[in-house]
Amino acid sequence: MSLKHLILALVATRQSTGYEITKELDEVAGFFWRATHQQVYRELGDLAETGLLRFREVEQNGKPDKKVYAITAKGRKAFEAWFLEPTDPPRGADPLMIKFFAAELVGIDELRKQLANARAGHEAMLAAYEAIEAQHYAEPMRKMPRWKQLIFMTLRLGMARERAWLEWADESEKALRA
Amino acid sequence: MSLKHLILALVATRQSTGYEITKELDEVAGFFWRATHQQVYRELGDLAETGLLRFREVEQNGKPDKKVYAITAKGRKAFEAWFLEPTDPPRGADPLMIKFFAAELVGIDELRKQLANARAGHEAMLAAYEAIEAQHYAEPMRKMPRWKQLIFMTLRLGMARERAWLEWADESEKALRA
DNA sequence: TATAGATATGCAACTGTATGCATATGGAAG
DNA sequence: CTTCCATATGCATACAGTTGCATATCTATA
Repeated sequence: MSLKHLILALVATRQSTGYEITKELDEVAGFFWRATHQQVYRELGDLAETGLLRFREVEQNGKPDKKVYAITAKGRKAFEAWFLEPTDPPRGADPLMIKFFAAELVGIDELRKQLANARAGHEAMLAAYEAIEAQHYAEPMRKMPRWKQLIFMTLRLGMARERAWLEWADESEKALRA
Repeated sequence: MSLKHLILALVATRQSTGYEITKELDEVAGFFWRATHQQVYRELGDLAETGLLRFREVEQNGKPDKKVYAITAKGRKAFEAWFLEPTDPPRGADPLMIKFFAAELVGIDELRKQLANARAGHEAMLAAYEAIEAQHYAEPMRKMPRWKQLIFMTLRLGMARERAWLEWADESEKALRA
């Protein structure tokens, strides 16, 4: 139940609407977590129903009305309790590995094509991360405020992952050529 | 729908039972894919119902009876079609990153503890992979038969992932000490 | 003879994620 | 004046994965 807690954290930092949360998640999308607006609105509903968040409806002119969510004392407590729990490890399941496992049934040539396509995807991902780094995290880490350091570290993990994948792909392509 | 296709691949390589498939998945567990026996039996049922697998019941003495599954022509075709499709990229979501994102709400000390715990988990995972490598993949890759090379490559990806994570953790621990 | 463990199979309920569909306001551009 | 885009919210369905529970055979060990 991680998305619930991510939303809780976002709202704890700054009260906001489903729309805003969705956009914030889109911006950290990929290097960290993904969620659709449908998911976000549903979790907000659940969170409000269980008393971890509360909301007020705000009328706007020039734009549709909105619901602004804020965290409750109960919500803050629940988040802290979750934070202190042991974190379950990510299950790094890559469907491409199934194709490796089964490649001889279809042919190594086809596997090579699959690997090349996957490589393109990972290269694009890494390029996107590097662009974000160049735009927003160019200054040395020790000069950033803590909150920015922390988000930068999540980006760094994304980059480390992609670089490791690409190195593995080099090694594998070489072995498959033989 | 990757588990379905992994099972299809396993059965295509060698006809087998739910029990055997579960054990095979347990052995490659972690560095590749995870599934419970309940999941396996359910997928086998679905696969047989849609005609991608067929099974015969085999009576045993000294052991409970079993169902041996084999792939059908339709199953083989479905698998090949899936193989040729573009692979969707793994969604690398790590719940620990949520704790990074939200660490200032709870305290950097608690984050450090979380990071240390997660590190222990990843170190154990890497050690397990390295043990498998030493036991089963000690010979040079070019001397292995193709099928073994391919499985070894999936193990190598698991190791690359863990090593990248640990390097990232070093970097992050250093930054958090400052 | 009781009990634990390996072999063998499965249902039911729940949680989490993904996908498709639906609606509404108001500004900007063609 | 129509269509597109940003803003704003949500339901319903399906699929995938997790957890708890249940059953049965036979061997080996205490």
